[in-house]
Amino acid sequence: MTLRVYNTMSGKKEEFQPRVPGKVGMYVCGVTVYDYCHIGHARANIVFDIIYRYLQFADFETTYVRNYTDVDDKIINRANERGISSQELAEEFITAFDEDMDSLGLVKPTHEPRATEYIQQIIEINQKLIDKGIAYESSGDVYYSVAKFPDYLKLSKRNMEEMQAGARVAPGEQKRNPMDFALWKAAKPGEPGWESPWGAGRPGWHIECSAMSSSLLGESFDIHGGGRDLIFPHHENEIAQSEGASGKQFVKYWLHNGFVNVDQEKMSKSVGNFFTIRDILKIYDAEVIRFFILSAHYRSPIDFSEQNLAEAQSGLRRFYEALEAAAAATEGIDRPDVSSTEGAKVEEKFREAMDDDFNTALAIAHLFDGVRTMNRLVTTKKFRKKPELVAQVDDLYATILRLGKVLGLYRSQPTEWLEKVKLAGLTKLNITAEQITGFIEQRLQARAEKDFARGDEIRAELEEKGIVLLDTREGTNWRLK
RNA sequence: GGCCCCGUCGCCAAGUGGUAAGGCAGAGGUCUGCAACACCUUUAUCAGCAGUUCGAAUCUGCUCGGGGCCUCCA
Repeated sequence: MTLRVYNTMSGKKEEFQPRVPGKVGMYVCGVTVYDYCHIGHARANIVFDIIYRYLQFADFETTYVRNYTDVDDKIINRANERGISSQELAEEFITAFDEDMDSLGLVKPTHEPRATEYIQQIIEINQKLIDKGIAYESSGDVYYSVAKFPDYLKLSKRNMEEMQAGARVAPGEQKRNPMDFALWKAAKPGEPGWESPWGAGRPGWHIECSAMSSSLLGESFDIHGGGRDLIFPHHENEIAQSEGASGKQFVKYWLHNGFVNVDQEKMSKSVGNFFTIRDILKIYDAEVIRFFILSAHYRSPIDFSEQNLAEAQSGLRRFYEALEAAAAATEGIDRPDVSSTEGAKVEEKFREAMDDDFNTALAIAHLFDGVRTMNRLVTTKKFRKKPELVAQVDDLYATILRLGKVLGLYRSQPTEWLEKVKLAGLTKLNITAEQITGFIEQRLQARAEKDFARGDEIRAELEEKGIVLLDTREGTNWRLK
């Protein structure tokens, strides 16, 4: 089975064949660093984190570039509001971004370039486009003439006439055509600027990605990703710039992730349903968020809600409980030399799902099947005396962890994770862990005295508070209802 | 107005021509002093209508409903 990916350009799933066999160049639009990242950024970055991991898992030597756009109107405005320099502001939010991505458990891309490190290359592309007659200078600004690029709008599949009806020219812009967009903006007093053939100025939005991608991956590369909302104008303009300058196909496969809604509504600052990653992480475990995001296909919209997060937590808990149980059940057993094919079966299904446009929801379903098989084996009578079953559990255990790693899941020690989530859930209830321990001791005492009525009473009282007691060979434990 | 997407069990969510995965919740059962976990069993004909086809959730058309982009946005 070969990997197939949905290409926004063709609107179809296509067989993935990198330009150079076995090697992949992938560029994903990062963030403009002027504010904290929200759950939508979390999704986009987690999705491409998984794509990157899976490409490597599938033996593609992958170069992954994710940029920081650290010069932009929004940054300048925000910095002015706060009375600090754009650079200081950008630095602050680059640090915040790194912290957030780290908390979410993302692997580092191969390169994380910043727009301001590529000013020279940006100027070169500008010059090339001007030399080719595709771009023009106008009182210190440089604009891209969309009429000179026949393929314009091929990605977003729009039509020029319609677009022009809605296009606006901002005050002060010297465009020949309202659809033209800025490649370079002359610096106004107090704005950051770099010397250029057109005077001091700064890059427009879009051009930085053309510069960074071509510098690090070449003029043509395999995968370009980002959120759906970037299709127009951002990616459309990148194509115009890059293909206009190079005359070559810019990107082979365009991948776009779907949005995150909040309680069925579009997330927006005006509605007030806007959640930053750091706020969410105060309430939910990072891995629960990842599990939630991967429980839907990356192109579908996903609804961020308390119920959906709670379900994600239940699902993830099922994995950790199974892993914990399997480890406990096989502890201290001598491992005879018996082979197992259980793991290979799960892996085959997993690969099949992931090969179909990174279908993480289906891939997780197959891992759940592995969990059920593992639980069934572990609870088989005289399990520990049946080497072939022990071998199968060992195999499944290792396979689930190994495949989970491709999704960035099951990174924690099961016992620690379960304990952490349990204690975190406790803060919502009106009881402390110490109080629960106290009740458990009372109940133990009652049971020792064969006072089962009192014991059950304590169980009922705790259950009312949302605590369930678990009697095991090792003693009594508790969990959240 | 233009372009695009979606509508699958109570909830979440796979499934793009061959007869409906998985999770959560629910019901019954095994296990347990009780309980929980786990395991077993059980719950849908796919918004509606009309077509194409031997055969459709999957293709076409229409209707209804929801959403996105077209200005900054993952």
